[in-house]
Amino acid sequence: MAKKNRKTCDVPDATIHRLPLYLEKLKMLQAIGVEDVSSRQLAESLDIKASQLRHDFHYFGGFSRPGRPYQVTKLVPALEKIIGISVPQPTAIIGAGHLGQALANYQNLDLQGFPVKGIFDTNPKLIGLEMRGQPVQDMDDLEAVIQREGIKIAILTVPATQAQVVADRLVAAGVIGIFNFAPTDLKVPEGVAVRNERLAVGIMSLSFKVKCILQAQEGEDAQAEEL
Amino acid sequence: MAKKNRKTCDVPDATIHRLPLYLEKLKMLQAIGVEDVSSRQLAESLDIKASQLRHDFHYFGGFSRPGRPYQVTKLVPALEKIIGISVPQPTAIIGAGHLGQALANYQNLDLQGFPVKGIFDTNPKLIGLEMRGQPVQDMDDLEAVIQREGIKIAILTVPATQAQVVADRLVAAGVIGIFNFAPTDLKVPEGVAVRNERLAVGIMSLSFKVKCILQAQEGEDAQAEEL
DNA sequence: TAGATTGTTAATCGATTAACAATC
DNA sequence: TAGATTGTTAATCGATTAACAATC
Repeated sequence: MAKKNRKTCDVPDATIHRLPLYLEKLKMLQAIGVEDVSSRQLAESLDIKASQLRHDFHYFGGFSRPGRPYQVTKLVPALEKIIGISVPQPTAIIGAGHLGQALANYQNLDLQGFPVKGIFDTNPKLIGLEMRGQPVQDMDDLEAVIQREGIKIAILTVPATQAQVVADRLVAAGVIGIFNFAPTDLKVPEGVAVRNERLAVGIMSLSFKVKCILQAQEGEDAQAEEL
Repeated sequence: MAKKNRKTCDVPDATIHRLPLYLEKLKMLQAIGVEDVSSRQLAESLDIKASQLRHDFHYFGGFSRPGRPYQVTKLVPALEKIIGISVPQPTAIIGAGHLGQALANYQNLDLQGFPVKGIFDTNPKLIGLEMRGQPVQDMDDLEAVIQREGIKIAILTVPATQAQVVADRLVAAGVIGIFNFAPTDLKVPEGVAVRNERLAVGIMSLSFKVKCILQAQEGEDAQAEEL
């Protein structure tokens, strides 16, 4: 049994990150009534190789049979099960500043299987404020709500200075997945997953590429002048 | 000349994504007055291998000499130059909804070399609203401001339905780097860099790992019961 | 000198891509 | 049957890690 579990979880990160993209595209196909899709078609629309897609699916197996294309209506729930959203995952947002509000109001979060079941802040001016029907609650109630709602996933949008303290409370209350938007690294025990969303990394790597594009253009211009 | 440019730009994405992390850590060291740092120390604090750090630096070269550790005060500006933020990069935010406001109010953006020089929206209720001293401007003024301020990098926080149209306008106005928060793929011409920030990918890959952790725990429990 | 360090190349590891038998 | 498709393994490619000479 333990072996079988390992099988579906011992998957490269690169593959895991593509699963949501597969699901998104398949849902779009489903919405417009497409029934069958081949690995070639699906891969092409995602700008990847068909063999990569089949290789990814092979980690889980049994999506189709040799010779037959994938059935959209079978693949969607299969991927949802693999990702862990067959059943909606109640989610908490900690920190109701601008970013927390942006995420709380982000409708797709619900639609994609992560209903927000608690929004928390320490600021009395924010407590009570409603977002998509949810009032911002006092941080004092954090543990009670997490346990009552069975929340396993939390989105952390507090200032960097408070991130570790809040993370510790989340873990103690039973959260095992933290989506961290604070620009700081979190120390968590084994058996807790953290995903850091670093705005700075994104914009700086973009800046690097912009600089390279500009340099390339200058190079071309210089060459043109030489002629 | 063209060859030399290629040299500093033909760098793996994995390395590019680590540059901001190196810079961030080095700035922290600088702030507390540390003068020298070895690849081993720096790598350890970032939880990577020292050889990887040296290998990354080797793409650019000349940060130290064999036998001598890195000098923090030299490395910081060197990395800033490589990333392209020796000179502040004026940045625009398109879409002043919650997410746009969150980013506009995010002080670190300025501090890290990306001063916001324009915030835009079509909503009359938002136009004129001030964020960190910047008023939200009408989308009609987009092109004029981009050209006047020499903006090359834009952050896109508009609804998915409008993302492509706005991206086209940005590119036409001279933007060559788009940080896209809209959950949709953008088509841009050669010579324009796009970085997609997909909330859904982040939370779903987290969900996958949470599911695996839960399964592993169940597995352990089952085993414990068997004994 | 002895110990520590970098720059640089070689070895290892892992992810992507290609190939193809089995199947429809 | 012929053409298209998947599942699966092998080949290729690229990134990480180790090793070590040169240097301080």
